[in-house]
Amino acid sequence: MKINTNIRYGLRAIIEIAKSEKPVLQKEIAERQDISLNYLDSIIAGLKNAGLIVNYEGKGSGYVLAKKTNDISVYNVYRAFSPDIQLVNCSCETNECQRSNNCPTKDFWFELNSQLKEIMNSKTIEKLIEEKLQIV
Amino acid sequence: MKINTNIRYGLRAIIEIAKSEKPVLQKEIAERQDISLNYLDSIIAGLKNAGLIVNYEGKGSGYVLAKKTNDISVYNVYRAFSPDIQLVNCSCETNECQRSNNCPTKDFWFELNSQLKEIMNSKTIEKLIEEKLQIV
DNA sequence: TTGCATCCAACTAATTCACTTGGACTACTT
DNA sequence: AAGTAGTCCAAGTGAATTAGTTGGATGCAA
Repeated sequence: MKINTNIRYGLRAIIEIAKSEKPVLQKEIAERQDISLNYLDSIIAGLKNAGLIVNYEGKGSGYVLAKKTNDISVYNVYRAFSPDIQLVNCSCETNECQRSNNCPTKDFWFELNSQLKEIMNSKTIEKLIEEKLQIV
Repeated sequence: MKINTNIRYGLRAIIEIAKSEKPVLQKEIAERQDISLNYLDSIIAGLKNAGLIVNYEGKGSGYVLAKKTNDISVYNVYRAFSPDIQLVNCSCETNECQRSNNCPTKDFWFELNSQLKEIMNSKTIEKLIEEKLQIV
């Protein structure tokens, strides 16, 4: 049970963009966050394809957020790199378990699933940044 | 982000034991839950080492719970097979991240961590069984 | 036209997962 | 005493996933 690198880096990258007043270059994110420039390629691509950031072209180019910081949740970032959270495989369309109907564990896993999703969904980039500022 | 097989099977096995009025053989669990008898070896060993089940020896032998069903939580089962939940590796003793102090994501991952733990901890085997009975 | 910066596909080494194999031990049965 | 059923335990394995790297194509700008 781990959060993978795509999601961790993706979150850090989008916060880096959110905190900057001007468009940010991939190179700058890589340097400030100490992530390999090349590896960041796929992270940026994920965030971009998910419609969370856009590429500002022309002079002073770089990446900016596509939405407001309180319209982007951790779950949005998660979804930029992974399919919908599914802690267990039983009972999805493609892989239904035969004992699904009288399995006492299935309901719990599903519950846990949706609580996780709920927590991630309610935490926005705005909150992440604000909470950190308050502590420092 | 998946719940692994040890934990899923372990939970099913312990419920199987909990629901039985007499001691249960490993073989019976394997059959009822459709889990490979050999693979179940390590699952049973995990539950046993964690002190959740005991081996009833002699005639009519088999496994029984070591505690009451409301004293065993999903988290106990989780811990029988995995170290403490750690969704991200930053800032554990062995692997502290340099940017830990001003990282806006760290606190969130830790929060998520402890919420997960809390949810698993508060769900007991007793509740799992009861909730299922009510539905059926 | 040279150089950034982004875009994109393929490769890889290391690790993890979900088992299987095979054998040792122990208690009970006959 | 021998056989067997059940448990215990270590090692092996094939497939999948992870966390990257490599190398090049494309497109804009000085």
